[in-house]
Amino acid sequence: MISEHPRVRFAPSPTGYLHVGGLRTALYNYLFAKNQNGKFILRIEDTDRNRFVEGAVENLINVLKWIGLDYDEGPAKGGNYGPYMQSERLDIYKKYAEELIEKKHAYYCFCSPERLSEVKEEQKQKGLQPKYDKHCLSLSREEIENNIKSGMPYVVRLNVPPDLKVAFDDIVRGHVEFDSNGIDDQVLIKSDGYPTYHMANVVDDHFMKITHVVRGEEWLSSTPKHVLLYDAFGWEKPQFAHLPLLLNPDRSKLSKRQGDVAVEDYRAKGYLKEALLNFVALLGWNAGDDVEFYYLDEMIKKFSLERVNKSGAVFDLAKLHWLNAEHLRKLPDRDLLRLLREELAASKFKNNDYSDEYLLKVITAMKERVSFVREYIEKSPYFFERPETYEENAVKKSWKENTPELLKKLIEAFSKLDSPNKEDYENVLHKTAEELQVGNAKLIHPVRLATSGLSAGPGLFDILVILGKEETIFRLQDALERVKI
RNA sequence: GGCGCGUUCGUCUAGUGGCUUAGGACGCCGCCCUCUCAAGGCGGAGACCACCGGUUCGAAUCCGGUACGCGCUACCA
Repeated sequence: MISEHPRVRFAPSPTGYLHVGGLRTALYNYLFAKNQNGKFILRIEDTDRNRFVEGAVENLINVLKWIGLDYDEGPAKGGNYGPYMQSERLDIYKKYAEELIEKKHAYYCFCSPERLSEVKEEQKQKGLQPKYDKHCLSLSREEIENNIKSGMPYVVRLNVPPDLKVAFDDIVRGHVEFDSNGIDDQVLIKSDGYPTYHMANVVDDHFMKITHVVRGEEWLSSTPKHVLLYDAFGWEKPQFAHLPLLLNPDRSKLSKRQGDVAVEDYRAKGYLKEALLNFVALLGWNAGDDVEFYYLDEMIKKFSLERVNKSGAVFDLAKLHWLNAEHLRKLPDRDLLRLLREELAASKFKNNDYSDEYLLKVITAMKERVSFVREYIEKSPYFFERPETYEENAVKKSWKENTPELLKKLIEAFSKLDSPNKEDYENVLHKTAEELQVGNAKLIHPVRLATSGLSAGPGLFDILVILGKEETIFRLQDALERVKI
């Protein structure tokens, strides 16, 4: 059954956004496909008309594109096994539902929602498991034809045989077994003519030649129904791999209420796609070594479904944050430059002109100090504007009675420099401190405060070089007037 | 309730019967570096491997039970 070129699919329903759990499922499918030299297919499971969301499919495709999980076949791209939107495959489901009815593996059901809930209620009171009572299974051919002719709404149900062990071997969970008596006669075709997930899923996976079904654990309990369907059709079953769930910090299933769940939310917050992918990959998988920092191509090389964990994983923002900083630091400068420019364009500095050379200097100075691109601006606004205020605590700490006097001497010394570099500033400052018989710190801290308005940042002399002599002197003089003890 | 799945530091995890006084990472704390903040280096606290029983010379690792958590139990996926 292990095909040489596996075909896997990511099959989300278009509910409006891509959930990070969905991203992880998509990623594992993608990694597995690429690792095995197989195909990664995108299929849209839009069989619930009540949950249809305008633009959701486009959005999904855009997010996948942004994050770099390129699919081989799917909507807007095509392929030999389309269409890849289930709403465009209704005829296929209908045809195969009829085949199942022919074979007595499925049957028409005309029961009203009212009768269904009555039956269920009765069973509950008797302490039985609520299950459809196969009432319509015994309808005669004439009754069925008359009902249909008279326009009575109906569904098609799977005829689950009693007393059957339904078993399968899951790649991550091993041997799993269910008793068919515990499986309801699942609706296959709804009264609106649309298939349910189970029907559409099995039919599509078969005709799209899917070899491995890699999906969330919430589907594990439904898998026996799918197994029954494959058997009823006489089709070869794919391999199953059920992934552990992503959890909230309180270990409940990851939900909107307790934080962001949409990939776009994280994107909007400034997380890099590299970090998101890296983070989510490690939630339930590791290569068995100590590597935690990954690029997509390395993950592809090392990924295997056999090394996927069984237990749910808490989505830990602190680690995502660290990975983001880590990826950001390792990003090539030209990428950082592009990202910084995007960030600037969306900031209050959008009308200012900065040369690549200037921004690259800022990047070099701040690289080790930021976790998000926006922090290049937030943590060092002084590279983009003169300080408006001076950090209060820092003033208290380093701006002394004699500071103005010392700074005046330093300004004088700086003025004499001719296009100074880092060492020139440093030497002059040291020399001035010596002449004034004070420690370097007595000058360094006030200068930092005067030029940046802050007490923390890159090395002072790096800042001065970036600002340039003229601006440095201006800011020093400006501070002389504006800093109040 | 029924069925299924799961349970190793706060979190992500390594571990597939002896190499384990249970390893790594994030976070936290301390030290070093140092003009500050980071980054980096070094170190520390943190897990009676859910619990009980069994198998074995030996168990986090195998078996059974219990507890707890989660999932499913829809004409939602």
